[in-house]
Amino acid sequence: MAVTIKDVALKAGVNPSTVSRVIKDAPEISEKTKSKVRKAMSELGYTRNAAAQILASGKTNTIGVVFPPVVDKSSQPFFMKILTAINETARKFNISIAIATGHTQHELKKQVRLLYSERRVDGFIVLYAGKIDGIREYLMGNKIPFVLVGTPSDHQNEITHVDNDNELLGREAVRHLAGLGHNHIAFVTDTQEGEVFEERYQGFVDEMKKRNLTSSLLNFDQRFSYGNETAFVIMDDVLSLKVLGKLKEEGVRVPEDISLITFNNSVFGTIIHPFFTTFDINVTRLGAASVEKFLSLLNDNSDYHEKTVVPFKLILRESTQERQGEFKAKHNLQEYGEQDV
Amino acid sequence: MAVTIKDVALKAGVNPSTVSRVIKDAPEISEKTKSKVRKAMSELGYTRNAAAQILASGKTNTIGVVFPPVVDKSSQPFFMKILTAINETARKFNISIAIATGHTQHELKKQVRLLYSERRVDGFIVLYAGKIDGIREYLMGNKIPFVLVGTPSDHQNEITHVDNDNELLGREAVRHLAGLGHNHIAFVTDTQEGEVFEERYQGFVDEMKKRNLTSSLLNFDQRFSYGNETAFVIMDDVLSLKVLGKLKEEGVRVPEDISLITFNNSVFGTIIHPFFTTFDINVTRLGAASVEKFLSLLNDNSDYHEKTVVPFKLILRESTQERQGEFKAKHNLQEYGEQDV
DNA sequence: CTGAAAGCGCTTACAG
DNA sequence: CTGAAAGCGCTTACAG
Repeated sequence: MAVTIKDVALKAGVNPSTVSRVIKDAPEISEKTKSKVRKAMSELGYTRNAAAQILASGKTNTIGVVFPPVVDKSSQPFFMKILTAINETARKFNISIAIATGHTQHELKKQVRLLYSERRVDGFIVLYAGKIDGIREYLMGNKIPFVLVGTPSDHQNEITHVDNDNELLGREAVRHLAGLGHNHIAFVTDTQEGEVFEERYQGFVDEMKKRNLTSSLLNFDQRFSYGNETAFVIMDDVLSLKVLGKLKEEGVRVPEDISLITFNNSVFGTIIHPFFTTFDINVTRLGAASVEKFLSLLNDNSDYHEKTVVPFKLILRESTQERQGEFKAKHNLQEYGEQDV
Repeated sequence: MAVTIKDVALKAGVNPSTVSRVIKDAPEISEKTKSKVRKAMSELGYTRNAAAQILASGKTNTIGVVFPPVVDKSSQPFFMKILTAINETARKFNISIAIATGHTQHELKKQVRLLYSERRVDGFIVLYAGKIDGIREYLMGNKIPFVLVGTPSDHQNEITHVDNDNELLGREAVRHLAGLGHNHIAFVTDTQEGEVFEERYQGFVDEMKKRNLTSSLLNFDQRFSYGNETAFVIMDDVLSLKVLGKLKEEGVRVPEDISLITFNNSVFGTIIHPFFTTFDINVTRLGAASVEKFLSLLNDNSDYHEKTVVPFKLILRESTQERQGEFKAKHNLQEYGEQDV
């Protein structure tokens, strides 16, 4: 069989418990013993048995990652990206991840419960926010540690969560466009559900009002139509691609006739010219922060829950330009420095 | 603490070992005892402790899923889709999954080794094929059970793998197009690496030759140009979207001037009109089959390695049509029944 | 058909 | 600073 702590102890001439202490780098062990034991470990090619460690210590050192209960997670590059980021950050802390997926909420909840009740995970990172659902109820009701990626609709003060400032995102989009001289701007969406929409749209509306500009909300569906707008703020870059297709069909030029700015900076932004001016929401950081927050949640098991706001960044590409035949107002120019928030 | 096998045993008035046997539904236990024990389990809300079970049995009942060592897994919806399928199939067999990701081969290999040496997984499902690399060398060298999704370049006979018939896919694409009267067809790609390209292209070439048609291979890059082709077979639907964008820029109409057929049937196929005629490669089945195959590999640990070919399906949409101003040859018509393979 | 016992490979009070 | 021992919650020969 594989080499165990006993074999190492024998070789190093110490007690197994000493080997165990060396593994976790306990401060009470002398450097001399440590190096002796480490030598034996590497010579024998020792690796811990995860199951034994989990059983004895009661800590699983693994986090369950919960995907949203929808059929098509694959249409949003976000999920694969954040999963990768979470996994790689977790590795640095020597912790593993398990995943929970399900087409329905019911199925998903079953998986979540199972992961926790079989003591496979110490807690969860939940990849969707919005309104409370059965899974979050279960987690909160049983005081299971978890962090949310996104902003919850309720109990915000009792849930550790990690998100971008979506309102600011909406406002910055307007600023960029207004800075280019646009004053008829529409917000385009294909969903009116969810915190992300609500917040981005809210930020958009606020900033438009502040500037006394004419704003409108456009729903993208079969019979998508618009007025005299010269710029669109679009919910995400998948939708932007659809909008772009539609505009091109109608002979509208982007960005000459209409400027497009969008969010997320996924691959969809650079498929067809004009490539999209977009906000990078820093998914990698979102993922990394979620595991860091989870870990600190686990350590001080006080009831302290904070929100972490991950900064975004404007990526200038081809889909926005100065409004044709207009002078850009001087006072708009100065705002460029604020792109990083 | 949580309820254990001991608590259940006490309540049911049996020995813990009997409870253990009831859990795995051992045939030697009487129905009477079973139901007594089960009652106690459900009354106490018993769930097994995974770590204890793993430690005692030596079986982890978890599979490691290995993603390709590339930075951007998120640009291909394939990965999230197959991960979901694998996870859901695994659940049915009551087995868990762990994941290994890494930007470099080195990093990835470290993760794979760790998963195995810490005895967290029984083996792996590897989500990329092609040429042998350090990871596959490690797996084969140590006789670690694994199944490959895709077709390996070497040792095909010694590796259990699951794939579509990519050559047939290439051939069927030609058949569909030829059936619509096209006789100048190009294969468009942005990579000449990998089995997938090689096989699809090979099938394309073979079928074109068989029909005495003029074929060409076009590389999609900055200065993409073509000749008198009236139809393209395109490597995947992400690339197709790029090609479509380019063609539209040049005023070429799809499908009126040029028909487009592609593979994979991801979300990218229905973003911009014309929606793509594409082959659905059945990723869900690919994922399910990979875990089934893995499980049977684990059971009969003979050295038997088979290939599983998952059928595909032609999805007719808007990007292909009969060649303008041509009669469709009669003998092409009859081939429509073969779309499902 | 069921029980008693040993063991899987760790961790962690408790002593000294 | 280190050792000896008990225990984590299961499984699985071995007996009967």
